[in-house]
This record gives sequence, structure tokens and C-alpha cells, in this order.
Amino acid sequence: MSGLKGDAVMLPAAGSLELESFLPYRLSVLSNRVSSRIAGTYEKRFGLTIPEWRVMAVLGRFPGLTAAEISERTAMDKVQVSRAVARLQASGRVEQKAVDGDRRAKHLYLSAAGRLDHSAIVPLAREMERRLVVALSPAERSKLDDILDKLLAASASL
Amino acid sequence: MSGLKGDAVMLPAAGSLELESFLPYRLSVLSNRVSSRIAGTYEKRFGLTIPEWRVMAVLGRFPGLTAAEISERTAMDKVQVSRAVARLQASGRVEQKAVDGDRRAKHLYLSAAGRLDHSAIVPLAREMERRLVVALSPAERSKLDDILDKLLAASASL
DNA sequence: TGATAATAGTTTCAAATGAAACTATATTGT
DNA sequence: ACAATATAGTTTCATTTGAAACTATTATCA
Repeated sequence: MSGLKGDAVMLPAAGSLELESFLPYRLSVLSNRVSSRIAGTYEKRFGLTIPEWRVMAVLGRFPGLTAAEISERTAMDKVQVSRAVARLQASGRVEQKAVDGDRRAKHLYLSAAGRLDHSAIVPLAREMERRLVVALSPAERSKLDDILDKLLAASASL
Repeated sequence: MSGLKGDAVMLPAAGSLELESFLPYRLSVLSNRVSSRIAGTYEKRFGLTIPEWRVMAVLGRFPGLTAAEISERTAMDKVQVSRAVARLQASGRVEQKAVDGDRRAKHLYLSAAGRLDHSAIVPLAREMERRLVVALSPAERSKLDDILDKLLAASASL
């Protein structure tokens, strides 16, 4: 089915908004597609949600972070982190150790089982990214990196 | 110092994943920030959610679409559209008309009140986009458009 | 024609989410 | 020291969401 059929070039009325060329909309569609595709893979193969995977990814790189530090590094709020960590501990992928000098916080680590899953997932994640960026030339990839840096900075102060 | 193994720039271990340079993650953070900022504005000023606004935007451009056609054009699924349309009808911003020859579907239109809100929101939406892209040069903006076209195409066949 | 399948849209139900309240511990200012 | 405040993390509760089931209608085709 052609889907968007009709007038060959449909110009928007002066006071209307062309959703399909509106940057926030395009970003949202792209990000949702990519994320839900990735979420499906992680869920199916490992029973993990994206927040859980993000926690594992960051603990893989920085063992011993506390929940608050994970929040900072992942743009997840503390409730999300708390829940993700709870599930990861329940499934035996994350362990904790007391922080000395502060009985509120805990250092978090991947367990042996967690490290095993982690090392299986990393190549999957890279492959997913690769399948996205094959569409771009090397020059475009690096331009995209620059542009995302700038947009991320701009979005922080929206 | 040698510069070979300083940790000022923390390199990820070979088998780990640097979340902050992982494209899907960066897209997700950017899109979520932008969307939630926009959602806040629409909610506060008009009591509208983003799905509701998307339906209004597309009906502003293409009056008389059916719910299924709105789905096609907005990347929203039919449940989301159904709910958004129900709320928009409840708040008097959208009206319907029978489709002749098919009693299941209905043509949808902005009401006079809906058009009023629509014309107030369009400049707001444009301003939001402007505040994001001011960070980019004109060349970067057009490059970004190209790149998003390619990524959106690639993401469709993930 | 009558049976089967397809489509438009809505509803239901369970799970995910977010905001605010909460517990426990640490820090600050007097 | 001690009250007031701040912080780490969890829980609660109401809302949102998504998937699947559902109703109504239309299309297909044997």
C-alpha cells in the first residue's frame, strides 16, 4: 500500500506544521524505533529491560558505583535505578558491598553471572549500532557525533 | 607523563561498552529530553499530551483523515490514536463525520476551538525546534536532515 | 449466497512509570 | 551536642502504556 498517497507534493498550509520534517518528531520516531528494537532483543535473549541493561553496561565499565552515581551516568532517575538494581539482584546479576563510612549507600558490582551476560550483550549492542550506521558514510558518522554533542548540550538548557 | 595509559580520559575495557558514545543511547537521551520538555509546555499551557498534539497537528494539515490514516502518518499505533482522539473529542477540539460507504471509520476534523489551539501551538512548536537548532550552523542543519533521513530509513528495516 | 477472513476502532487487563511520601543515615549550623 | 536539613535509596499510589481480546462492519471467494 502506498500509504501517503494523494497530491504529489503536499504543501502544508501556512499556519500548519509539517510533522514529518519537525526535528523533535523525527528524533522521537527514530529513537523509539531503535530503542524498541533493542529492547525486544534484550528481553527475548536475556529477559532484560533497557534500564537493566544500562545499569549493567555502566557497572561493566565502572564497578563499584553506587545507585546515585549510576543515576548521574545514565540519565536515569533514582527510582528507575533502584528498580533496575532490585531486579538485577533478584536475577543474580548484580551484587553489593557496603560503602564504608556511609550505611545508606552500597557499592554495586556485576556478579560472575552478570559479567557473563554482559560480555554476551556488548557485541549484540555494537552490532545493533552498526546496522544503524551502515547507512552513513564515515564522514557522516563523525558529523553526526559532532551534531549530537551540540544538540545534547543545547537540550540540557532547553 | 607518557600519555599512553593516563586515566584522565577513561578508556573502556576492551569488552565493555561506553554508554555515552553509544548511538542508540545518545539518541534516546536527546529525544527524551526534548520530548519531555515539549510535553511539559503543551501540558501546562493547553492540557494536551504529545499524542494529542500530534493528532491535532496532522488534522490541521489534513482535515478529514480517519484514525487509521492518522496512525500511518504519525507513527502512533491505533490504540494511541483512539485514545488521543477520544480525549480531543471530550475536550471539544476534534469532531467527526461519517465516512460514506464505511460505517466503521469516521472522518476527523479540528473544531473551531481545536483550530484556535492549533494556531496557538504551531508557533510554540517552531520556537522549541528553533531553540534546539540554534546550536547548529546552517550547513549542519541540512546535514542533520540528510542523516536523519538515512537513519530513519535504516531503522525501518532493523 | 454463505462462510471466512480482513479491517476500523474500542475496551480490558496487567505491567511499566513517575511523583510524592517514606525510612534510614549523614551533615550542617548554632 | 542537638535540632534542622540534606542525602541514599525504597515504597506507595495513581496514571500511562501495550498487547491482546473484543465488537462491528466490510471484503473475499468457493
